[in-house]
Amino acid sequence: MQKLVQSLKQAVVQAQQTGIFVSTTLPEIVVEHPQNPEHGDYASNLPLKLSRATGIAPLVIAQRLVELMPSMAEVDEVTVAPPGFINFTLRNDWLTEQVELIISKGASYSDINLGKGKRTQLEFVSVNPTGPLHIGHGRGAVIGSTLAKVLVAAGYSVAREYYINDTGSQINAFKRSLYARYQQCLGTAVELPTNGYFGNYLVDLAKEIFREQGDRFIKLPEEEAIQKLGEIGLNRIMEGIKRDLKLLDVNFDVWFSEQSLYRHGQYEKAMALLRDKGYITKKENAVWFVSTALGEDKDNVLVRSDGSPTYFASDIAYHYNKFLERQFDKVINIWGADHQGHVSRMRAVVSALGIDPERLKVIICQLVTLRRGEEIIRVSKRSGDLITLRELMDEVNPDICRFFFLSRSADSQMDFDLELAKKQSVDNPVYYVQYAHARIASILRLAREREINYEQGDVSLLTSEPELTLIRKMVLLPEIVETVANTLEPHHLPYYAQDLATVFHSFYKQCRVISEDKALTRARLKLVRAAQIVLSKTLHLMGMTAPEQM
RNA sequence: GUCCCUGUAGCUCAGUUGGACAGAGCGGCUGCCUUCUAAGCAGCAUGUCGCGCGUUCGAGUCGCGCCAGGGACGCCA
Repeated sequence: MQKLVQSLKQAVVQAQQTGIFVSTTLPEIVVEHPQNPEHGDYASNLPLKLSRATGIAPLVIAQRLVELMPSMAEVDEVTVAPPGFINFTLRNDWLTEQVELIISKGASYSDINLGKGKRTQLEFVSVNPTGPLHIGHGRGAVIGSTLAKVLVAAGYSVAREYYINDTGSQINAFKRSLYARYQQCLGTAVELPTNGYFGNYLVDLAKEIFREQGDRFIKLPEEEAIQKLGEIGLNRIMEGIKRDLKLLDVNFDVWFSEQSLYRHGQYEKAMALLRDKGYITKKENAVWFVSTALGEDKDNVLVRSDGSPTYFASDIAYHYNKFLERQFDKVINIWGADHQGHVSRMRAVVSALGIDPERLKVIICQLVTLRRGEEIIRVSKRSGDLITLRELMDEVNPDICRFFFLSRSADSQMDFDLELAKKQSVDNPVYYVQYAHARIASILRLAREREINYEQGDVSLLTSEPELTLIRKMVLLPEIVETVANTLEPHHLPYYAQDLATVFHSFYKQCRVISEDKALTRARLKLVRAAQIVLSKTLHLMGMTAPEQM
């Protein structure tokens, strides 16, 4: 695709130099896949764009450009189509050579060097350790972990990070709630704090700790007991979160503690920097960040009148650490819809710290509404009335969860219908895709049993329409990787996976692989092996398994 | 009141950054298993792309204004 762009560019420049049409600023050259296969593999609307600037009829421009374009090994036919498109068709022998290429690259096929090793930090999930993960968190977790895999494939160096909010008022409320539940275990009638956590998981947690450690915390001074018990509780919750993430195949390189920002001085340094630059003011007994100086609606509190720093202040220190200490080229944060208001604030801070805000990307994941058929299940952590990610995975396997979460763009709210997810366990796009892989594995198994060596298979025998259609789809994966890495939208992957499975199933029906024709068998086995590589790579990028049999 | 996201087939959603006749899965209806997995294949039906203006050779896509749903506007995180 890049080659086509280059070659078109060359043709335009030459046309301008030879005076066929006047020099104009070059419009962005777009090469895309036409919807209609009759229009070739690639198409460009460049003549239409140039027509406006030059006043020459698009078809004339198209014809001239085609004449001026250097011929390319990949391209068979270049045609001009009204109202002014240039269509390109790939050569069959170039396509079949790709089969060899894919086999020789193996699992590294579709790895590209878009990122050029740029250091990228990807922060996601980062749920407060005050309760178990619920379904909405699963969405961010799956999107984030998939993005990490794709960015790595696209040549970025990626650090996956979970920011643990292990200090602040919510944590305090958690500790006090746990202490109250613990006292209740001993039969003391105490109320939970009004801003406390009412979920049943805290009752269970208190009982668990009581079972293991007895009543020893009750004998401590209250404040000490709250802190000690609280630390144990936080660790337990965190362990649970890590377990759940692991089940979903979500892994992290760094678990970053909010507390550490205060112990290691980032907080002080970040505040000093902002103060030096004049972005900090004191009013009403509190310390404020002057967001309004950067075009925001209102200023934001950094240090409360009681002297405690806000979450916002912590996050500033954290981003100071990300950009100025650890020197990441690019920082991506995946946040829930409830953090939407936080985005422009953080942008303002980043530029206040003297960093190009373009280096900070924030992906906002819209809410997940959980349903069982008609019944809508409200997700509220405080009341404890929630469906945990764990419960979801007890009912629906991780591959289905991942595929389902990935299939919708982060921008749109999604319904997760538990009933449907379970009912569709058979008629399910996940199985449709995995089944294609299992079929391939089955063919290759049979080839092994019959000891068919296809290393010397001649791919030029692959000339039929189903074979070429399959290859055409296979060679798109590198472009998909590029698109996902550029747009940070992993939802293109499941759609590609389905398309690929479709063309494979269709090929499978029409083309018998292992047959009497020895030469064709060897060629098709190569094709099937390459298809397996591409399909399995696609599944792995999504964090899904590629089953050998089903 | 201000800001953000969404509105496309009966349902759930894509639509490659403005292109060629608007797509997929599920659901519905027809056919297809003596040969590598029928969790499959081939085909049929279904649309005022929320509404209205505008920009453009060309709009589901861009701009403005409405309507509807969700979210955010804390010295919570």
